[in-house]
Amino acid sequence: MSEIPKAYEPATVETKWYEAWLQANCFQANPHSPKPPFSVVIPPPNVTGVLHLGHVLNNTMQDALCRRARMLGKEVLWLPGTDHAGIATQTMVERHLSKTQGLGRRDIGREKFLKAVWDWKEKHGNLIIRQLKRLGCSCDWSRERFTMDEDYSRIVLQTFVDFYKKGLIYRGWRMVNWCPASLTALSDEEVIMKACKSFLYTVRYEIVERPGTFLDIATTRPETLPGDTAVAVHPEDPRYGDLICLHVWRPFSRTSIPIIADSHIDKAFGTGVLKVTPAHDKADFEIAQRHKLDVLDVLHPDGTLNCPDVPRLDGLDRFQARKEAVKMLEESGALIKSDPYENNVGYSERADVPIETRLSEQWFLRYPAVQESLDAVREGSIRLFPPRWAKVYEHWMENLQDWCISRQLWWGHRIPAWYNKDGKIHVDLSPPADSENWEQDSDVLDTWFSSWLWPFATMDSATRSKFYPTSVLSTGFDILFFWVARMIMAGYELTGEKPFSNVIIHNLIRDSKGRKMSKTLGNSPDPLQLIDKYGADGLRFGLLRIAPTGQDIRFEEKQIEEGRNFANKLWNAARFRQMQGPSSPFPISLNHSELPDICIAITERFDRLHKRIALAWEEFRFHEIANTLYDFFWTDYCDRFVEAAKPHLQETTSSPREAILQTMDCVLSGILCLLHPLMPHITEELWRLLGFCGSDANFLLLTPLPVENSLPHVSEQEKERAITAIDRLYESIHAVRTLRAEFKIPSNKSVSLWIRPTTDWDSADQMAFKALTRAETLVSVSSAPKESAGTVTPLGEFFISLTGLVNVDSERRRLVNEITKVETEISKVKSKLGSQAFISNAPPAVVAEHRSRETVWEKKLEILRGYLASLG
RNA sequence: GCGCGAUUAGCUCAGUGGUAGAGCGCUUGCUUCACACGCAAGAAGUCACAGGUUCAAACCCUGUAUCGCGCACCA
Repeated sequence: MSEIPKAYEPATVETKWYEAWLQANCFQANPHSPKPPFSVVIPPPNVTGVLHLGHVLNNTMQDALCRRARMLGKEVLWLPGTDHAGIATQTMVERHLSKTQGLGRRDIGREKFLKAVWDWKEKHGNLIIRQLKRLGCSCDWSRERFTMDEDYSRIVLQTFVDFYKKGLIYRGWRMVNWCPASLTALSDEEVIMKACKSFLYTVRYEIVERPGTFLDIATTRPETLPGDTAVAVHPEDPRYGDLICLHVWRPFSRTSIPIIADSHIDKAFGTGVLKVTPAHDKADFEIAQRHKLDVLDVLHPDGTLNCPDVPRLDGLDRFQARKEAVKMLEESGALIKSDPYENNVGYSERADVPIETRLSEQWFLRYPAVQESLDAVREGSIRLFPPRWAKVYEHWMENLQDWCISRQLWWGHRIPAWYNKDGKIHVDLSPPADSENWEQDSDVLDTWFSSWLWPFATMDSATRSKFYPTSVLSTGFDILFFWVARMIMAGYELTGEKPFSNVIIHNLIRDSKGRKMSKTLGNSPDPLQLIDKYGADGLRFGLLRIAPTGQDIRFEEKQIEEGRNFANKLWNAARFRQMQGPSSPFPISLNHSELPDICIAITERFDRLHKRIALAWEEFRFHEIANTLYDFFWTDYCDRFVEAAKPHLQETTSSPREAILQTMDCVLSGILCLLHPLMPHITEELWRLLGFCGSDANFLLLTPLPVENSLPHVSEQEKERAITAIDRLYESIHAVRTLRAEFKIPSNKSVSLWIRPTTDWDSADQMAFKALTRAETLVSVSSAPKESAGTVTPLGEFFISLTGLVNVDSERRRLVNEITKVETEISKVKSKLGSQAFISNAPPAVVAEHRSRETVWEKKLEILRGYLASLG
């Protein structure tokens, strides 16, 4: 064993062990292993992405699960990879091209552009993979996949072809969500509704057949006016009944358009008259179909106006055009009023601009295996954690709309459909024989259309037969629809099985003020910097400790600092152990009579911890696991056990020392095992440094978890007794320490103590007691000594010598305070015991517990009153 | 509008019916031979509000308020 440095230095330790694990192929999954399988597929991050705290949290959870599974004797596969992130990556490369060469993608053509994207991916891609390694992720890197890999792409396209042939995929003219910035169609999920402050304009239209009479309509989008092909009223609206089938003059370009009746109109909204713009609104489009109205597209794909008939608007951006249109209406006197108004506008998730609803020809998918997917979650074959997400999932699944899967991009899986001059379509993996007469669809598939196949398309058949369905999927709630639900449907449709059994759904990490983290706010800390500062283990542990299930996390760097501090505490506890000499074999070989109570108590507490966190693992309660380990190690092991053990260790002889060392080794090695999934590097390092690895130098990573009973040869009653005894010991120590503090005796000054004992206690405990209260002497007395102050504890009354220190007034004040507190407790307990209902209805154990509480408090009160009386 | 969360110490949050907890911050004392990334002691709470169930409610039920999120929407 080499000597352990005073402060833990994560940087060197972490990289050293990560290298060692890789060297030894510890992360590689063997599909032919006889061990039971445990498998996870990583939610593939964008290939050009950068690690953020959300990734850290999500991947730490997965890593912890995988490492725990290894220690439980499972054959573990954690399959990593990245996705191609169509829009995001393409936009990034386009921006780069235009900055460096002043060229757009159309200037260089599809082939050259795609080469540029691949170059970009080779150069800048996979940074995030390196970052995951720095975090300590135990992925099987030999199986890393990318959604644009050849094999993977073939499966994506094959799925498209098969679904087309089954009739699940079709092509059609539909109203779709159009992003004028990215110039592509989007799915409904990629549109985010935002409340926007705008104006509701009331515009006056003259009735063609009745010159001089007018109809007022309310609109938020006057710039689309040239695209109006009707105005509509409710058929039962008495105000307008006589106008139906007449016409109004559209202000610009001035044309007569019909007044129609449609029950979609809300009589109560605005003036109860709707301007119908079929090309730019879903509801209007439906009205137009019902009434066979013309569809007049007045917008270019980029959101500029396309209306040569109205030169003042033609070519303007839609928002400028709105202002201009308002001006034109004002000038003509057609604008009655404009009221400030808040309405919801759909924004493109990626580009953060308002989308346009637009008629275009796209590919759509009817979701498959919907019922099976619904039932799987309802019946618990797939379990969501926390379970309340099931309701959200169900609601979405029950209101499915066909999925627009084509994107007007170049970076992605190109749609395997070819068209000829006669309007025929050929859908297959390869083009028709006379390919010169056919042209391939220029669009690509939505990225999610490839990632919904991720749990099985990443696996070869041997891997699949061992590891599919996967055990757990861990992801953020924000992609429950985008990804999780779709994977379930794809799984059932294409493999006949669920893709995973458990889904961990975690919430967002926000900044300390509760705001979303974003680049523009600059409130998103760089995880790599945090790792440099606090270590990967510190970051992992700090983050897991504050990750409650189902609630957003407020991030503060302080919490990561605590993670580091905990690592340092662990380090120093190990260092302390090392200073006592070589580690002993475990489990504990000493028999019961040779073990002091502190040893039995701490091992029993460890066993209870072990059982408790096993339950927490079952339900993925990571914060509970981390917090429970933290509390046990810091409070029970370090502050109590080690401190109480110190005086015994200073004795060079015999059995108490040996018992303490064996106990330390048992608990320390156990805690390293339990902590390893959360803090892999430091625990592996200490495992080695303390010699727990044995002569074969086995990795902790591959060490089975210890059994849950560290002291099988000690009876349960004995353990319970030891725990009670030790609790009383610490309670008494605490009381004496408080007494010291009340009399302002500095921690480094020793005192003389007297005790009027109420129980026997053994010499081992007395030693610990004296050390922890800094008592030079501890002498039994039969009554309170002169010039002393006393405190009542479970072990008896303790008196502290205060020669020259007693201040009668302050002592009286202290006792009165104490007495008041005790009286409050007594009155609470008495009021309960005074109730006949309580006595007769409460469980006997509870009543007995209250009775004993009453006696203890009353006894204490009596003694304290005695002290007060003796002050005179 | 429908649905889902949250409301506990100055801050961040644990706490599934029986004596209100932790970390941070604050106050005080400690260079105690593992650790100042530490040790010890302390102050600090109408458990959002109103009802109800129960011998007993921070906890279960009903309602209200406030904040947050999701879905659907009237142009």
